[in-house]
Amino acid sequence: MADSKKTEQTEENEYEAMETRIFNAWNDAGCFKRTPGFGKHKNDAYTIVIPPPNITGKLHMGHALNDSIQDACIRRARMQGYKTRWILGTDHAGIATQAKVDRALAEKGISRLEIGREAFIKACYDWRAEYGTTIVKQIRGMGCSCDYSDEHFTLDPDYVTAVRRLFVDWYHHGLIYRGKKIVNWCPHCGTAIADDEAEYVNEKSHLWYLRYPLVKPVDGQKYIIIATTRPETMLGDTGVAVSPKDPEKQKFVGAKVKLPIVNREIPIFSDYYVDQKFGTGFVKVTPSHDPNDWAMGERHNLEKINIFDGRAHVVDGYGKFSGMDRDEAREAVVAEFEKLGLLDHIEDIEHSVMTCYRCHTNLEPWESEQWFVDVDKLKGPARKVVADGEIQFHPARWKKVYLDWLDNLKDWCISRQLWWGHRIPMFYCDNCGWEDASETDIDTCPNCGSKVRQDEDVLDTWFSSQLWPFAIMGWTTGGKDAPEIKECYPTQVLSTARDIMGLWVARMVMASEYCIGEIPFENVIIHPTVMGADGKPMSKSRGNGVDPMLLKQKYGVDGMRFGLLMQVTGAQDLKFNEDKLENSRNFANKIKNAAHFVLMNLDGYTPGEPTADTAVDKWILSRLAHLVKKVDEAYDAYEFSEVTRELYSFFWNEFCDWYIEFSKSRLNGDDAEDRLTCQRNLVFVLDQAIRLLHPTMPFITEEIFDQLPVEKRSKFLMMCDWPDAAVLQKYYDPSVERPIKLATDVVSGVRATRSRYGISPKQAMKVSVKAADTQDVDIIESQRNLIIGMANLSAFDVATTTEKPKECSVVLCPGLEIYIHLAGLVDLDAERARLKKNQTKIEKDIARLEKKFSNQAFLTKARPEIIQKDRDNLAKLKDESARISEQLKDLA
RNA sequence: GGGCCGUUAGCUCAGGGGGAGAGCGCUUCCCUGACACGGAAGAGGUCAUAAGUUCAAAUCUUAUACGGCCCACCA
Repeated sequence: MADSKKTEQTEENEYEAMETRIFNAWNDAGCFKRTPGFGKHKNDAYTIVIPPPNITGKLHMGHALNDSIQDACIRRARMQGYKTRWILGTDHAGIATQAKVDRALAEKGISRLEIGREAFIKACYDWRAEYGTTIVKQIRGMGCSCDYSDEHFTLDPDYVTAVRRLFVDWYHHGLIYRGKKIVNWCPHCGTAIADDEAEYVNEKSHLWYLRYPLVKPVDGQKYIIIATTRPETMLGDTGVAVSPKDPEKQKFVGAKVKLPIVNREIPIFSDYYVDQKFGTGFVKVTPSHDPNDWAMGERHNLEKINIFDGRAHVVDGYGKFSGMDRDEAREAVVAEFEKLGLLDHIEDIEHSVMTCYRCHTNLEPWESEQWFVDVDKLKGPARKVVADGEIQFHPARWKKVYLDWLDNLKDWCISRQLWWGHRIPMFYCDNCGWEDASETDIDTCPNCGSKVRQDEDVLDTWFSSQLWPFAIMGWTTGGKDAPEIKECYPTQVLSTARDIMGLWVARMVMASEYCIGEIPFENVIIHPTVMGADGKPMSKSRGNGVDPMLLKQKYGVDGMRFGLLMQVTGAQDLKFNEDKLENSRNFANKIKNAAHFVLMNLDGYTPGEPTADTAVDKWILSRLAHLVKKVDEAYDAYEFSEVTRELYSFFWNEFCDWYIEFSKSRLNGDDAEDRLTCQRNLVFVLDQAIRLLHPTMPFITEEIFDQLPVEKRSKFLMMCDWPDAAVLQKYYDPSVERPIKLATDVVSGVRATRSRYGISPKQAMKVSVKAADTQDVDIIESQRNLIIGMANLSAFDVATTTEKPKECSVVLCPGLEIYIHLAGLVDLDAERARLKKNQTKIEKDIARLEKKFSNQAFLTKARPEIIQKDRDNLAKLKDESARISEQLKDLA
């Protein structure tokens, strides 16, 4: 809670006006539609389909993160010259929306059952009109460059047709079948729930040991004892199982027990499912209310007795138990056993129970008639394209997770007993028994002419979501040859959260392989899940959630996006760190100010090529070339924290801290030619840097670009060229680092000394430098103006023969001794202490290296360049140590 | 039970065989003509533990502990 103040709403909003202005300008200029290509990627499409957010809600941190990732990818591709488009849409989210609308109606005292299906669906559409637009507005607010002119919805008419077409196709090809199976039933939502939609939670409960009387005693034993966590389901027991490996139990096989309360005679049989070590070794079998029991029932032809209705109340025919809900029935059954003297004992246990992922009601395994997809034929191709690497996961380890998911896949229950969604296109004739699936509605039976009825149920939302990548590209009208599909399928990137890897990602691949015969996307980014600052999932009940809209106000869109991307590492979770956003906001401000500095120093500027004549210019251009290469590599590997880190350290620690600082004396100097060179390089580097920054910080960079006097392909940075690493390669030269290193060493050395002795930066100082060789003398001499400016010196000389002055502080750097004249200011004790501390450290390093060299194996086995590096290092350290000893002697 | 991720500075996290890094926080100084959302200089770490591989391990291997996630699930 210490950090709660950070998310308080701020009154004024300094960012919104600028963001809205720029966003509208992009929008008005048509930048968000499919862009024409240019350059070497002129004819290549680059497409992303957004994972359609549910219409139930508003943007949460997961969306903010995912949308930042996608926009970074698509903006970079656009600048690289691809024909880009980011396709937008929302999902009707069957059960989730229905639950919300149900609750909203209930608050007004209205029940969905009273108003009927049609009115309820209308209420859902009203809901969508109100809330479905919110999230798109928020996506706009984040500056996402989606194609807002062509928004899709999973219940659009042509989308509905697409869903029906696939259902009909699969039905006719035997891939969809109807079956009575045990499903996970939510008594609260009144619908089946897919296995992977169920959530397991640990619950403290009991294991009840119940006595089941034998019809005839076995070896004098009158009853057996079973252990159960669900005593109420005994009403539906139709057998008792023992393990075939349990020698002591074999004598019971074939015997019968007389089930108390219901007085049903049920058989004892053996089945390999039973674990003889658990409980008593006797398992009560309730085929209708447990998936494993169901399977045993199938194997042993047991009767299936359903004791619950859809609300999980006991059905008629069970006397006083009828009408009770599960919990009441449990108590009553246990009480009855106790009364009959058949309750042996009770144990405490903790076990996991299935709950509904929407309403968290305990799910009831319940036998009912449902529709299923036979996944066996679908999973082969979906497996192959990932196994063969046609589809790449980022991070790569998700490949295995995907394959494991597919390998363990069981038939998929696709019918839901809901109203909101794609109604199952099955039509039945109650008169003659005709039935068929149809893409269009059918009124009369083609067989007997009677009126037909449509299936009441709707399809699992994921059934419609699996069509998303191609259903929104005109598949309904054009099939797999639809123009957009031909042009830009497969898409390049799908970015999503890890929890819907199987539910959605794998199913899209299956559907796409089936319908299009192609993969839907080439790259799948599985981004980390945003956890609260406490490391736990964000949730209302925990109160650890953060609203991205508030963050946007506080840090600006640029700050929020950059700060989120900084946290996108290869890990599976991300402990949300608001400091990173604050940091990024400050970075955005730094960029703004650096640009301001450059722009206000442009009087007399004429455009021209950057030139790498002086050491600093060579250095910054080399660093820029290196940056472009690193940023490209990071993007290509989808390593977003790497992208931001490279950009941040270049812009702040190299460009601002040193290049701009060095440029001040040049811009104020008398050398007009050097001044122009400096201006041109400042403009060039700034221009290239904001291009690289644009995908992560679209607004501030667009704002700066507008004012930059550079040649532009477009008025808008978002439509301009991405820096070309190959072109900049000519500037790359690591050897130019040494002059700058020498110069910055001198400057830093003087500053450190100032700081140590409390000498104001305003007080100019005298400095002499002794260099190891004439080459270094030349280098430093050539940087003298920069050094004098940055270190504020009144006198500066450098030579190989410089004598150490009487009263001075000495700073040692590789190849240099820097003498800072202190004329009586030095506290000799402090200086001695500092040198000694320094020497201790150096001696430690020397000892470490000498030990290394005394090791014969190192000399024979290590790579020569490593040995040479260490040898140089040792020599340097020894030299430094000797020089420190000299000084200590001088000071004694 | 199977699998995955993590354990590095006070905090949040990078790095990934050959001299421990960033941001925040902390200490000292500075509202210097781009920026105090800033600048300069500092302090701070046996890289979870143990064994192994190697000339060399924070980094690779294997175990262990702790934290977390996913899948399967014992009635």
